[in-house]
Amino acid sequence: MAGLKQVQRQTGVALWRQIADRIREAISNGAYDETGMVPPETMLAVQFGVNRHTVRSALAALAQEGIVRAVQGRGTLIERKERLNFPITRRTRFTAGIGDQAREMRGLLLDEAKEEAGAEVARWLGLKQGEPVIRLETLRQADKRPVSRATSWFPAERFAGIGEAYRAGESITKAFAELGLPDYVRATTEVTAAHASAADMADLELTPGAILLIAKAMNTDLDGVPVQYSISRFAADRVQFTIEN
Amino acid sequence: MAGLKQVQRQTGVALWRQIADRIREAISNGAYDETGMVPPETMLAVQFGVNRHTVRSALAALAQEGIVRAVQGRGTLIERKERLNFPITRRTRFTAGIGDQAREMRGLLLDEAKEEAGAEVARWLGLKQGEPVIRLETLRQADKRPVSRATSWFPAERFAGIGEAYRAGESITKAFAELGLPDYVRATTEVTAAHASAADMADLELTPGAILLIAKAMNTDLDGVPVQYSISRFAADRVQFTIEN
DNA sequence: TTAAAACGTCTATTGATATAGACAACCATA
DNA sequence: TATGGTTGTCTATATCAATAGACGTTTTAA
Repeated sequence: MAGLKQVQRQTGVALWRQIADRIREAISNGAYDETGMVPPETMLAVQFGVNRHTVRSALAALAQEGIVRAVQGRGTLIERKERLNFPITRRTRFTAGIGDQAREMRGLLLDEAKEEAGAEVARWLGLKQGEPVIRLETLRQADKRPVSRATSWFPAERFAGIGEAYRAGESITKAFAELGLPDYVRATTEVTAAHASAADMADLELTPGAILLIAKAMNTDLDGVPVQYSISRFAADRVQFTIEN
Repeated sequence: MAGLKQVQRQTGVALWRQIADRIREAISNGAYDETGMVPPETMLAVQFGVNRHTVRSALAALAQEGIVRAVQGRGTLIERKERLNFPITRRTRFTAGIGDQAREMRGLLLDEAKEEAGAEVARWLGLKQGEPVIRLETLRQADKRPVSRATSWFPAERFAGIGEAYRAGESITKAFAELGLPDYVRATTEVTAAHASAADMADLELTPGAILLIAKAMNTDLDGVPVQYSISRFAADRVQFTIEN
């Protein structure tokens, strides 16, 4: 297996954090799958060209994240967590898309508000600026593990009561069905990435420096009329998107 | 610890870097569009609850990235840069996709090698492990600004000489055409995000902590036979992906 | 039972971060 | 031209990050 090369020193980011990132990446690449353990601290120190204490700081951070668990006398064990695959297609649905990869899917309604459409929301929903929309703040979990934090807007007139319907069914699909929209399609998805904000870090139980995959999505009914615009922030280390054409 | 901290302190990441990230985000959110300038250093120091020198370190980093430019006596000006939109469709092509958003598109061949297909490459290209493939390491630029760093594999028998063809035409599409494949389609794209490796940081002229959008893509010919598997790493702050269904 | 291997803890030293204060240099404008 | 606002530079101090070395504790296997 290709050895990890020496870290290049980056100003402003502590060495132990850089090394933690490298080890986290190596783990997710399956570099240590054979043993299920991280190499010994002394070996890692040699590989990265740093002091053993620095490696220990890195491993402590990873242990804090729940990625590894150090056992005195044995070594540092990897606590593997799978990356959920999230297919993005014309029929993209969060619950159904992830459903077969986790035992328990939940969608929690954190907040609901009726407000006036801003420029961006109006554009995506095909409304005029200032027209009433309903905004839902939701948190989606797979097996009690937070996966994404979404902000969604809906035309207020057509989907009055969608907050209550979402809270009951814990899914957009069910909420739409409840309100007389049995089917809908994904029209557009824009994907970017960014660092997590403090609020998203808290909701998604992320650690400092965590990355988000951000999907701006627009769903329409079968006539092509926009029914939902949403900005979903996914914990990047827990998901991957798949686009099949 | 005297004074309220508006910035949440993250261990292992220097304060000036956290503040640089916050300012960068505020700029890209258009928070300072009215003036085209960042607020004065003293004001930022108060806002973030840190010393002015710390703010100066943050602004120096942003200046290094080319995001702002400080002018003595006047203030710190924002040098806006657009995010390139990269559509992912069945007909995804890098040069054509970005082409209308930049004046000059370039594709540089960094390295070329003939090797045996590993497990992942073999699976994607529909080959047996160990069958010969050609690997190209490429760097794509828009207006001299590095946009993505890609590693691509091609079946060696069918596409012998693709390295030379790529170097000449600076595009995969042209290289394929040169080798008798006038058209191809994007079959699958997987999108993830991660921190940049040291090598990618260098190639893409990124600064520490930078984020990559990673697209694993498979292209087929019109008969559905895989012709290319690639892992492209995009500088996340320079692009967004659009998936139209 | 013993020894090697591995993680855990402690002390000490050096360089990078962050704060604090003061003042110089420069720009726009009244 | 004078003034207020802004960035640029300097000195000083305290805290954090990283290295270095030594030794303790636990597990595994000989």
